[in-house]
Amino acid sequence: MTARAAHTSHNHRACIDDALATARALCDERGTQLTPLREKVLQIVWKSHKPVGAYDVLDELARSHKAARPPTVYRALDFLMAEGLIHKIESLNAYLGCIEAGAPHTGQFLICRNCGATEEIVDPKLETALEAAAARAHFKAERKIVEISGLCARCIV
Amino acid sequence: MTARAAHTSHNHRACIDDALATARALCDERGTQLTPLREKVLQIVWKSHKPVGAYDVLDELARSHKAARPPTVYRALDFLMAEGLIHKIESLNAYLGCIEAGAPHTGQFLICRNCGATEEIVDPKLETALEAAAARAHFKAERKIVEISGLCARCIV
DNA sequence: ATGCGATTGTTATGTTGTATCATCGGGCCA
DNA sequence: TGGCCCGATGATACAACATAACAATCGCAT
Repeated sequence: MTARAAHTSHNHRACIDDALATARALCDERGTQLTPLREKVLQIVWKSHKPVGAYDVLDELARSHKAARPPTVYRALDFLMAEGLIHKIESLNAYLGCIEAGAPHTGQFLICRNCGATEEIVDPKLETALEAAAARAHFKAERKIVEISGLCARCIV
Repeated sequence: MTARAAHTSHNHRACIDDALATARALCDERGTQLTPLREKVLQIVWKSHKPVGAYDVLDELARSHKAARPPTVYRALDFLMAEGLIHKIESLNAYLGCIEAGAPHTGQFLICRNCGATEEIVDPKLETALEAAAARAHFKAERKIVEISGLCARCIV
């Protein structure tokens, strides 16, 4: 799938379909189980380019899956994160579909405080700067969280 | 006050005293009220170089202040953040004393997953990389969160 | 058929954070 | 001096986010 700015208009249906197809291919290749439940949760997270809370996922999931409870959702989210199919946005306690599933990475995010749209970027220079900063402090970096909030291009007056 | 690696041994008593003195000076200068309650909360947050949860602050505060309730603590934490005296570590839902109080900045943090010690760094190159990444996406950055978790120098075998 | 591991169901609870209204206390001014 | 305003704190309740612990189910290899 191709990276795409969250704010650009696009056929989001295709966007979701791409994500699901990529997910199915990846899990098949890895021998992990993208069950119908997990796929449904992935689809719900992908409904928009805005991070979605676990309980919003639960509400949506419950429409078609009455047995859904918080652990149902959190387990699915955990699986999807472990497979690199979604990211957690720590500053929002919310989850977002990953645009580069398959290429292991820790995401870098631009979060619009006005419209909520959140764009995942992959910036090698930023990545290098993060590594360098850690190295200078003799720190072994494992997970690198970058969440920049502000105004997206569409929301700047 | 001088920046200091979280893992280095030092006279932490002096470390706290410095932080409190700086805080008092800053609030005095700004005409904001560092009340006894707020100062006590700041002191509790500074008890170590590990981020501390709001409810841990509450437990500690309640020892000397029986009326303490969650809003008591959250209001104090909000004030201290607004004054730039503490930071919130989003990935831990916890709070940490700021080592550069007075110089407005969004912190960058190295969080040891083994010992919990968290070092605040101020890295101009990283700052530049963050700005550049946002600019490339035509994004107006306001708050920049960087939280790197891994192993600190002392915890690397 | 049986036992094993992975997935999901189910109930309960733990953790983090806010909304709302009441009360207190100091400064200000008529 | 008395009343008023406002920022800080008290107090109660609740909302939002997340996990513990155990039961049930199901495919599959032995």
